[in-house]
Amino acid sequence: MQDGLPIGRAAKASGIKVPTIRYYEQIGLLPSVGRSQSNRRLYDAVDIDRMKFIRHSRELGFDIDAIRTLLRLQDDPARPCGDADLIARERLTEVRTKIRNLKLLEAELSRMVDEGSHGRIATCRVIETLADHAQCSYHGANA
Amino acid sequence: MQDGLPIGRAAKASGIKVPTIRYYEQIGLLPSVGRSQSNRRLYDAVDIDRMKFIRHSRELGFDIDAIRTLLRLQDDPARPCGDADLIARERLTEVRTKIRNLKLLEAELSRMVDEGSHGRIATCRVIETLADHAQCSYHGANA
DNA sequence: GTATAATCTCCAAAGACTAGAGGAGAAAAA
DNA sequence: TTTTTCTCCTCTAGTCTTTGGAGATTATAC
Repeated sequence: MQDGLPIGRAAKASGIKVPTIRYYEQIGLLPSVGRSQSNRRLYDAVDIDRMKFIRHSRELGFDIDAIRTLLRLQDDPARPCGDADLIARERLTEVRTKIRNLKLLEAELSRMVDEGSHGRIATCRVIETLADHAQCSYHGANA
Repeated sequence: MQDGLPIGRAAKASGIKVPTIRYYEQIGLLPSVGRSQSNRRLYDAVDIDRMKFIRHSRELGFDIDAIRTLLRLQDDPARPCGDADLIARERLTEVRTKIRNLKLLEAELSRMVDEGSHGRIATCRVIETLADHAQCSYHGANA
């Protein structure tokens, strides 16, 4: 271990699993780092930071493309912040829409559960619950 | 077009793409509807509602199996004792977990967005926040 | 100095689509 | 009516983001 962490340590340090790190390298989200004499990948602190950035972004539900953009922005500190901001704002809107819809669904399900505790679930209106009120998030992004 | 929408119209009405509708039929998430004389699928309003529900549910992060159970609830709420109730309970737990996670996520995203709009990437809150998980309130699973 | 753990590459699967080939019926324009 | 342009059909195969082996090699631990 002359100069950097091998992949397992990097995985532990970043919270990204070993095969996923290799996958991210393959799709160019992580760089092809240098290898040891015995061909093991060696990661330095900057690489680990990048991994953490990616993992955190993924946890927040950004898709790979958005992360690619965010990373590019990060690499260029002179650029204005607007793009990054916009990406985050869009994500926030998505999240809020989801919360709204989930609350509707929660209300319906908990009504059913209450009825069920008295031994009689008569109706289920889950479909109506999420029926379109033109308030639904347009681009069906996930996560 | 004697009795119902053909698949393209159904796709437009529901927000699910044509091939995806066929896929859902194939995996039994949508019923095999009747056909026209020229063998086209014809969908009625109930089918469309079901599609919309599926789309919303997918957007909310439910997997196909969960949606299946939700739809079964809808189709037969008063099924043999406790069964429907159990399903409703399970889904309810899932929904509440999602809401909890999304609220944490929302908190962090809105903090990001509120704090950093003016300036360069070098001082961008969004990027900074993503880069530094340690100061983050959200340490959990997604969806 | 061997046992165990970690790494390598390559391949496959899982879940949920998505795209393309090849062909036929239907609606609109000429 | 004819021609063009859709939309639809089935079927197969590929994508995306991970995750999990298999088999071989290397590092570390006792």
